[in-house]
Amino acid sequence: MRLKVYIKKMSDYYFDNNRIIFDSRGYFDIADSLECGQTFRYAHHSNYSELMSRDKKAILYADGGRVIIESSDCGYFVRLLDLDRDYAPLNQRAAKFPELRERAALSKGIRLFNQDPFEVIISFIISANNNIPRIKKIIGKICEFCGEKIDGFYAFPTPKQLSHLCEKDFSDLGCGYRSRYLASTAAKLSDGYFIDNANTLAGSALRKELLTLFGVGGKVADCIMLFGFGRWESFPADTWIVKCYENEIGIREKAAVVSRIYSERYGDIAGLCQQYMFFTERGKSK
DNA sequence: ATCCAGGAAGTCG
DNA sequence: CGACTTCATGGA
Repeated sequence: MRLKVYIKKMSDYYFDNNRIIFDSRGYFDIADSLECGQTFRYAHHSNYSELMSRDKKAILYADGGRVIIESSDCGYFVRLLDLDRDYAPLNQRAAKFPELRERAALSKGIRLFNQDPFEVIISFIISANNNIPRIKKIIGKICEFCGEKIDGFYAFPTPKQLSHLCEKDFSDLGCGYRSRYLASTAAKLSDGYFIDNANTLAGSALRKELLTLFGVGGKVADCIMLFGFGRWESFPADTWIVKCYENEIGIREKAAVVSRIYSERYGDIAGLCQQYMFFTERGKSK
């Protein structure tokens, strides 16, 4: 028997035990949200996409203007996909910045996911000086190597599971010189205390704390703040963002400077603006 | 072959 | 401090 619950929120969706259905109104594009660089555990198929997070998996597809999400834990994906937030006013605010007007229109369907901090920390340590297809491949191999096998896929390893890997294990999985960063940080996160405490910290203190992790520098810390801790004031500046700034201003600045300038300019929606910028800039060359 | 990929750590001045 | 070099790996 299916319990059908109608939940009145800014973003209206039907929600039962194994499906979420809602009208996207243009503010949830499945492919764009998966490909904008915030997550690496997804795949596209002819008629649907699949997304994995922790030990959860969902099937996502569009039917006209509706989005349908199937999962054995819909509550988890309501939270992950940020479905209780209305993105229309946020997108409109971003579009008021002249340099973002066109990018905001192209990125309307991007939502920021509320991901697991541990998974984000490990994933973005791997992302350093790496390319996205290879990042996806490495993360997939790590899941296969030590994540729990669920029906048809492998979960992301728990902190405890990952802490059992040594540097050579990571190296054998293709992590390259990041292997010792991963072994060190996995050990430090194994008991969950670091992340529990991190959740209580204000922005600047959290960033400082993240920088103590081996393999986490400024840019990766900003990604972790945004994608893992929901801190929208952070604006990760990578090579693509630095290019955006250079095109806009005509001067090439270091990533840390670019990050500060943009985060101050865009304030509490900086992270969303960053996704718009990254997605459209990277999309140009694909 | 050379360069690049969502950079960070190590070293030197 | 700031600037410069090194670090695996794989695809273009």
